[in-house]
Amino acid sequence: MSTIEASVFQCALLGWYDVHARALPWRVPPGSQARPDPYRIWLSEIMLQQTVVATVKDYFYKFTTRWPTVEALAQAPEEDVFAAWAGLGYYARARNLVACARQVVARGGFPDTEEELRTLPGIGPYTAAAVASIAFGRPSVVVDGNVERVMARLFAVETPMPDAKRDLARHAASLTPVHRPGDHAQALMDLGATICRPTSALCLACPVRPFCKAAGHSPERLPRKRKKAPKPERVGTAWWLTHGPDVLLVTRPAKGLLGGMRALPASDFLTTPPSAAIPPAAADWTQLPRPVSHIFTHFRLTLIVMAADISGSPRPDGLWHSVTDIENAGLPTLFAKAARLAMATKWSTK
DNA sequence: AATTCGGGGCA
DNA sequence: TGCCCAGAATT
Repeated sequence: MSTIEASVFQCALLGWYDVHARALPWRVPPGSQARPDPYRIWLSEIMLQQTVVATVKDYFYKFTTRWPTVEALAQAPEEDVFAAWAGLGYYARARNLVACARQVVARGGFPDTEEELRTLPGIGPYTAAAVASIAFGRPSVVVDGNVERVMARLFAVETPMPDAKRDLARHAASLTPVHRPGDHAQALMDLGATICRPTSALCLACPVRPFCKAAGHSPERLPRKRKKAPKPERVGTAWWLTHGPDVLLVTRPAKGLLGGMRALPASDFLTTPPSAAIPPAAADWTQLPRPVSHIFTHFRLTLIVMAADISGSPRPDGLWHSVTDIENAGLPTLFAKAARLAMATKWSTK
């Protein structure tokens, strides 16, 4: 695409965005005089990593209501942020979120260049470019999954992913303007989300169709991807130990699966069933009639839930949480499922 | 360069 | 059921 064609492309895209931009809680609408708040842009971009807009909205409201500024978030206890993040997934993001907020406050505010943003925890190539572009008006090249899909189709890139990433980024760079770079980036993402969709692309409504090499040539086949290996199966055990009205929780190790999160005591999750998983206490354990099935990024888990009550014995030290308030304990989805199952099952029938 | 990180919605 | 989603950190 020539330089002049790129200019026409940018005008067509921005003109469409001015009319069809999605209204999002963290977004300053096109044409507004208001300046985007770097804190809100950053927070939304972290939440949006591999997470759909619809899921992020509720969490974004919750976080910005409770912690309206990066200073407030920096002062929050890490455990409170983990609990608020529960259910959103990829919990290393929550750990990096707090670390990043504290570094930002320590240095007196968000840096306004892509290079400096890139040094902060949890901010990678995409997020650094997005914040620099959207919050600070820098002409950074913003490449997410939407942009990759749009570029693959615009330029009919037949190389399968992830080998095509370099070419796709180069094409994105060739189209990134100095004028309104943030709106340009958001326009490409909105285009990918609402028009240039993974399946059933709406080419008839596309503002840049005249520039697209794939329009009319089954655009849905791009970008090409290799087949994924099936997820292996793993098995584990979790324990629902009550002492009267309370249930025993643990805090998982800071790193690794569900790192730093509150959880039910649980075994490791292994491909072969553990011969003897060690329960958190000696008790008369009952296995719940059905396990919890859960799918993680790279394996499927069958979680056996064992239950017991030891209200007749002294209560061991530990993190005991009210059973009736368990929904507010900040459990990730796997253990929230297990807790719901335990509460819905009459397991103490002996 | 590959692997490890969650969870939900939808064709 | 498989695929995808405003990816980053680790190995």
